Amino acid sequence: MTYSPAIDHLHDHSKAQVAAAVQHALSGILSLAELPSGLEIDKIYGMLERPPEAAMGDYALPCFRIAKELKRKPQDVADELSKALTAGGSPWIEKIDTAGPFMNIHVPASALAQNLVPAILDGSLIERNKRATGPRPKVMIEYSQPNTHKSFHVGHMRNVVLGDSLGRIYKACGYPVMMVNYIGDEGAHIAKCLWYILKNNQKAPDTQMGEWLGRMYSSASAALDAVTDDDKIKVNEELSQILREIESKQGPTFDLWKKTRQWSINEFNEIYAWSGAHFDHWFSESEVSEESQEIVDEYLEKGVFVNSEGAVGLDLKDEKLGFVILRKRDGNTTYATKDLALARRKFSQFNIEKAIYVVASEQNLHFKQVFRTLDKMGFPQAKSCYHLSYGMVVGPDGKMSSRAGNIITFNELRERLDLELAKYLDKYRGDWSDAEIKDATHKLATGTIRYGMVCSDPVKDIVFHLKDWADFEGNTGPYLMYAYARTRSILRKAKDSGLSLKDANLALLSSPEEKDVLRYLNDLNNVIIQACESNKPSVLCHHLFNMCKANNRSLAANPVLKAETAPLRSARVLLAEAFTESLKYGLSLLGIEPPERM
RNA sequence: GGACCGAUAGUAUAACGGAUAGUACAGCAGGCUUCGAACCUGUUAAUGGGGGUUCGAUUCCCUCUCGGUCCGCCA
Repeated sequence: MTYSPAIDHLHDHSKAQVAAAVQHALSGILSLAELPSGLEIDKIYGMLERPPEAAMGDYALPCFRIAKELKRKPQDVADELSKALTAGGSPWIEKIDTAGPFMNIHVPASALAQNLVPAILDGSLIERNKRATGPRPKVMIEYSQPNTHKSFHVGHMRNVVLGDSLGRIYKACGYPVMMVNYIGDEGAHIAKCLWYILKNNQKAPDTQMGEWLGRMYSSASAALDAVTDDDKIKVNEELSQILREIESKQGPTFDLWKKTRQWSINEFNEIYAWSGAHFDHWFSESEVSEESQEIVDEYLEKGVFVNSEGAVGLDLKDEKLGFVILRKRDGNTTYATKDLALARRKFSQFNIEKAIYVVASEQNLHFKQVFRTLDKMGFPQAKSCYHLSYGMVVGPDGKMSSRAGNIITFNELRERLDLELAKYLDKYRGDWSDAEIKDATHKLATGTIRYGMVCSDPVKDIVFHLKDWADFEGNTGPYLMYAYARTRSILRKAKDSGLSLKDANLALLSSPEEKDVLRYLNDLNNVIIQACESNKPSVLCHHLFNMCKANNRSLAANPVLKAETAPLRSARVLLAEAFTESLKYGLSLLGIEPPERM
């Protein structure tokens, strides 16, 4: 048996073919018209896994569950099924080794190559993921959420890169996605920053005003820490006065707020442009502020919220979530209240069915409270809210904080990256145009920082170590980009020599190294789905890295342009092209664009 | 005091409950008159302690230890 329409929805074509053959063999040994439940094609497909080592086979079927279903010994099932499968004569089954209860199935490299390489080159493989079956709710990914008037540092980059990559991955899996920002443009930190500027009559520079504001904020924090107890009441009154003046929406302080707020936004935009992140819409705290007051009134009246100790909130102590303050004693709403107002907008104004919040793990409790509150308020979408929590980016000397000022700012990061990468690209000066060197530097810089930021599991803290991330060896962005550039170079030579690829015989791609590459190319679609379902771009990073290792090994063992025969040479050129196309696509989902040469 | 998260070689990372715990950096030993050695090959080295569930546990449950984060008027 070969292709059957019943397996069209399974993304891994070769695995689906093997699953179909297994099912056929099973029905044969059972002599049944219908298989018992639990042995449908999808279930068998799900049972097939990769053996621990490539040499052992392409797919392994652990026979424990089937044996349980049939009430027989796993080894016996493996042996008998193996015989039936061999007799079945599927072109997708090369041979079968049984190892106790495991049935290891070898797929012929030729079948893999002939099906896979053309599907990659004409783009149809990528499309398989996009036209996936199943519900595709409208997704909103909220990320970055920087505070204005504070420094934007490397810690914030992790969020940008994580959120942006996740959006690209969701789109690749066929979801309608909306990317949004939510800036913190009101509250105590603004008052502190402006207070310091006004108090000390500070003058802004002509460039990099956003970064200057960050320094003003740090100075303000230091100055406020030094305030004596006697002066505290007076200073607090000054800060409150600034907040009131901003709230009044007129006067010199309000104008200063508006002007400085825009400086921060301009800085953010530069950063997003540099990193390749984009937003479909920007929200701000100041715009949902009034709405958050209305929400408190509305749900206080409905009896959902309660008065307590002069404040208004929601008691979630029974659920070990404490008491959520929604309106403070002074009458102002809190961060949580604004998140409620924002969520309501997401649901009603933008018809969002699944809301993802990319926010650091410090906010774990906050989002549990917000989602639970939305639920109590009666929003059914509350159940589809997801907080993608991620660990801190710590410097070699511990946590970075804009309060303390021990941070690496964005501009500093960019300079250090350029410096680090210059030692690799400077040798091309004079040889390449300055524009190409500049372009390659930018691609390498963003690729380096992006890969470093997302290659480990979001839940883990990461230590920011630029030298390691910019290394060309190991699991780094530059290594992957080099693997691309290197293979592209071979393809350029093939093209320049005017090779006709019409004589290519893909069935000749049968070396172990080439088969290994084919397997990684074959698995890419499933890995993208897995990255999407687990909300972990890191899954994709690991796969792409291993794919590059496999390709480098293959290039070392199997010469492309110096292949023994013309049909083999052409086949290897096509494989190399399939590799570069797949890698380029995979990297694009991480927001990384590799240079054509480096 | 309470809640949540984490702990895998010197360092960094991986493993739908499945086979001999995979990989990288560093280390050690090798391979270039190269389709790009920014590469490849070989090698040393790890599941924090103790229980439990299971045919089978790095994975699930309990407990202890260590580390991090958060916990009613910051955002």
